[in-house]
Order: sequence, then structure tokens, then C-alpha cells
Amino acid sequence: MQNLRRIFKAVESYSRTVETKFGMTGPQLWALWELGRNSPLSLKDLAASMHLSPSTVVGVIDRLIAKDLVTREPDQADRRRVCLSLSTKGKELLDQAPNPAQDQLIKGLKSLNPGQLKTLSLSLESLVKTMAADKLEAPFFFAEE
Amino acid sequence: MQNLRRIFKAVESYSRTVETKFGMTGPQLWALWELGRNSPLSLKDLAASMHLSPSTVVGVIDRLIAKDLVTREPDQADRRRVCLSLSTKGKELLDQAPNPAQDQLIKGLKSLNPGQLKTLSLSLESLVKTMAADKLEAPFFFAEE
DNA sequence: GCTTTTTAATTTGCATACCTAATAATTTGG
DNA sequence: CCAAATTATTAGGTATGCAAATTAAAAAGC
Repeated sequence: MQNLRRIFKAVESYSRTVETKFGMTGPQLWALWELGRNSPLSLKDLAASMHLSPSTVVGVIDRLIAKDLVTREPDQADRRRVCLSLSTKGKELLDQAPNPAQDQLIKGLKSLNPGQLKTLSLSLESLVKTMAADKLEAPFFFAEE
Repeated sequence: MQNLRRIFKAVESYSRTVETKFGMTGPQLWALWELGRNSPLSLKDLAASMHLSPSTVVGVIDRLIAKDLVTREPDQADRRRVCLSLSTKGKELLDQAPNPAQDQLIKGLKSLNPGQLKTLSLSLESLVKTMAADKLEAPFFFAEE
């Protein structure tokens, strides 16, 4: 329990690290990641990938555009839509700002030997099963695996 | 990684469960828990235990008092301070609203046999060590173990 | 004792993240 | 061609969260 707690805390602290280090909030970097993975995106699709309402995401995107990290252009094919993409500046920032929490986790997992990894996997699987969390989707900080 | 992800997601969804089920936000229940553990508390001490600034916690407490879940009385010994405590209604709610995410985790851990539990513990310990998360404190949803 | 400093709580002002509902523009189905 | 669905946005609301200013009370210094 104590170790799980620590892992959670490490991930939780990720958000603050981002805010102080990269001058943007968690949701803003989250949106940036989604655009980095899959671009261009319509606002609706971006909102869906973030599990947020479109009206919420409009504000996030507005602030990213104000920072010159994202571009918003009308979609030629369907003029109801917009095309959201990373700007050059946004791509650069995304390169410099990996996913600290996830990187640390991956680093930690790599330090385990195959036997440990196996038992960890099995134990977690059993844990997850009992927690009935199977259906739930991945949160943003694991989005890229 | 997938299983860790699911556990995170389950805990993340806890907040929404609380909001819809108990009509209050995460920080509000968090404050309620702290008062349930250790009462009465001064505003400053409550803020410290939640790792938030006092000015933030004033608002949270205001809303809890408006819901008649918390009482705020001046401290007799030091009249600069206030004594924050659970109201009768607050105690009742806290009894009905355990910590779903944590309870699920505990339930999951109990389902493991001793050998699994041991290897899980060892694996997580190794993981934590590499993540250098040792120093970090427990987040609220693990505060009661 | 009296003044200065410190401490506690609050208020104010600001930015952000959320949501629902309403609106405008556009596409699609019939 | 027109009604219905879809897309983005705006409007209006609540809640977090902070720093800075304010008020009141206690503690410290002299």
C-alpha cells in the first residue's frame, strides 16, 4: 500500500512539475500531446480524446493559440469543423517536454528483472480484476504507453 | 503498464463518483476526511494537511458550512484561530461515504494470496526506488491507509 | 508597559478548468 | 429543397487555486 501510494504521489506531482517548468497547465499539455499523437484534429475529436466537453476544450485551445503553440484553421472539406494542429513552436516544446511521470515509471519497470516483471504483472492483473476497473480507459498520462 | 494504467484510472474516476454520489467535490470531501481524522483543526493546520494555501481552504470550508457539514467556532485560547469540526450531519455523511478508490484497492489487495502479495510488494518497492519517489508524501486518497 | 513583529484568518482580484444550455453555421437525409 | 443532425462557439454558472492586501490578536523586544 505504501509503495502504491508513493507511485501515485509521483504521478500526482507531475502536474505541478509541468506547470512550473513549462509554463502551462496539465490540461494544456494534455491537449498538446493529443495533437502531437494525432494531428490535425477537429475540436470535437480532441474533446473526445480528452474525455472533456467541447466547450471546455475551446478555452484550453484558445490559451494554447494565445501562446502560439497551436494553430486553428477552418476545415476545407467540412466548414463546420476546424483543423487543430501543433505550430512549429508547439512541436519544439513537445520535444523538450516528455512525460516525466511516465518516463520515471518506464525507467522503474526496466529496472526489474523478467521474473519480477512477470509477478508484478500477474499481481496487478489480479488487483485490477477485483477492482473491476477493466472497462475504464487510460488517462492522459499513460496515453502514449 | 496496462494494469498500472487501469489502477490509476480507477482512482481518477473516484473523484467523479464522489461528486455525483455525494453532491460534493473532491477537495470538499478531502477536507471532510481530514476533519474526520483529526478534529478540531485550525484553518492553517487544515490547509497544511491538504497541502493547499489557507486562502484556498477558506472557500472550501465556506461551502461545507453552507451545506451544514462543518462548524466554525472561534478558538477560546487563541482568538486569532478558528476551530473547524464536523457537524453531526458531516459525521453521518462521512460514515456513509468511505473512500471508494481506496476501498477498492484494499479489496483488491485482500484478494491476493500471501505469495502474490509478497512479490507485488517487492516489485513495487524496486519500482519506487528507481522512481526516487521515496521522499514524496502520501496524497489524500491514501491518507488513512 | 508599550511598541514592534509575527501569526491567523479572511477578502480581493485574477487565472484556470469544468459544465449545461443556447446560438450560429453547415452538412446531410429524405 | 427543407428538416434534422452535427460542429464550434458563446454565455452563464460553480469550483479550484494562488498571491497580495487587510484585520485582528498574540508574542517578542526593549
